[in-house]
Amino acid sequence: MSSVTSATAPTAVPATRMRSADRRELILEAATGVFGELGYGGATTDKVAKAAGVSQPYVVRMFGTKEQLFLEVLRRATGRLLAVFRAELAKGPDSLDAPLNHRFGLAYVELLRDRGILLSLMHAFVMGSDPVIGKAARAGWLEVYAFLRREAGFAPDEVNQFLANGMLLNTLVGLRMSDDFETNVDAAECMATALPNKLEVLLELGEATRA
Amino acid sequence: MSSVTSATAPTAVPATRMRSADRRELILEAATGVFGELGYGGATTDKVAKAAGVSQPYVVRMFGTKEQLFLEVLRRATGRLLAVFRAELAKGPDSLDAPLNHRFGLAYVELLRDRGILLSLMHAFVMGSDPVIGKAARAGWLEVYAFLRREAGFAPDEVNQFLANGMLLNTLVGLRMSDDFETNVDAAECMATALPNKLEVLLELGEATRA
DNA sequence: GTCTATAGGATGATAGAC
DNA sequence: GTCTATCATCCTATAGAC
Repeated sequence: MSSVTSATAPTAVPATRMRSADRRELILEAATGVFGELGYGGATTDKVAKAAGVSQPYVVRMFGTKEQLFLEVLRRATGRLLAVFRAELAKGPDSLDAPLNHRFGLAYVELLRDRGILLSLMHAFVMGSDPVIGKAARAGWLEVYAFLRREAGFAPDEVNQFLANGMLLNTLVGLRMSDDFETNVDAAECMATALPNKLEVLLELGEATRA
Repeated sequence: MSSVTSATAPTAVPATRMRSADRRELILEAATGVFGELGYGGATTDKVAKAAGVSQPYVVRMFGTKEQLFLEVLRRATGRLLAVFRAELAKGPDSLDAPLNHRFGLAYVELLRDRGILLSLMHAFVMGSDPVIGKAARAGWLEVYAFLRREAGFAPDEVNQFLANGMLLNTLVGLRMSDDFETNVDAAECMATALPNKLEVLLELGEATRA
C-alpha cells in the first residue's frame, strides 16, 4: 500500500481535481491492497479511502457500494492475471527448453510483487457461498481455466497441476510464510520446495514488507 | 451448520444447563461453520451465538474475545486435520498398492464433510499479515508440514505435491465450484481432474448444501 | 469532482440479574 | 452457567455544500 501515497497525477491536473478514470484506478489499486490484506469482511470503505487519499463518501459515491467495489477489484485482478499470461504467451509458443507452464509460473510469481492482486483473488475464492461475490469468483476462476485450457492449449492434467501449484504459492504468500523463513527449518524447506529458482522474488517481497 | 440445531446434550443435564466443556465444543462447532462461511471479518459473535443456540454475550464470556474464539477454532481445525491423518497412518505403513499420499488424500476429502473446518483454515491462511492470527496460522501450517515430513515420512517434493493438491481442493470447495458443475463444461472438467475418484463425495456435499 | 456532516444500523464487549 | 439490557464504537451510505 506504500505505492499509493503521494501518487503523481498521470496528467497535468491539479492534485485535488483529477480525471475520473485516473482516480478510479488509484482507488482500485488502494482497494486491492486493503481487501487483499483484510479480506472482504475486514476491509472498510474508510480504510480504502485513506489508502487512496480521498474521502470515504467519495469511494462509495464512485463505486456505489462496498460490494460493487470488491467486484471491480476482482475483475481487475482477474484481468491483470490474464494479461500477464497473454503477454507471456505472445512471446512464443510452448517449447522443450522453456515449457509454457514454467514460463507462466515465473510470470505468476512476478505478479506477486503486487501482492494485493492475488490475495484479493484468494479472499474471493473462499467466498463461494456469497450469492453475488461467489458467483463472480467462480466466473473469474473459469475464465482463467478456459484460457489455460484453450488459448494456452494445456491438457486437463497440466491445468490441474498448474493451478494446484498456484494455490499453494498463494497460500504461502497469504500466510506470510517468509516471516518464518530464517527461524524455522520447515518453513525454509517448504518455501524452497514450492519455489524452485523463484525464491529470491518472494524473499525480496518479504524484505520490502518489513522495510 | 444444520448439525448444530437441537443438539442432544451428551450427558443427562437439562438443556438449558450444560457442562461447560460440552457447551464449549458446541459453540466451537458452530463458530467453525460461521467463520468458514463468512471469514474472520465477516463473521460476528452474534451469528455464532445464534448458530449455537446461545446468547451473544455468553459466547464472548466463554472465549474472551472474537479473536480468541477464532484462535480456538483454528487450533481445533488443525487438531482435527492431524487426527484424521494420524488415524489413517495408524492403519498401516506406506505400500505400493495403497500409497500414503493417496490414502491421506481420501481422508482429506472425507474431512470436507465438515466443510467449515477446511474453510476456516483457508481463511486463516490468507490472514498472514495479522500479527496474532497470522502467527497462529503459520504455526498450524508448519505443524501439518512437520507431521507429513517426519511422522508420515514424506519427502519434500511429496509434501509439496500433496499440499498443492490440498490447496486446490480447498479452493474448489471455497468457490462452491460444484454449483456450476452441471451447467459449465470447464467447471465439470476442472473438478473431475482435481478429484479423480473422489468426485462423488464432493458432489454429495453440494447436494446436501442445496437441500 | 470532491469534501464535510451526519443519519441509521450493526457489532463487540460489559454489567448485572437469575 | 446463562440470560437481558445496554454502552460505545465503528461502518455504510446519503445529503448537500463548494
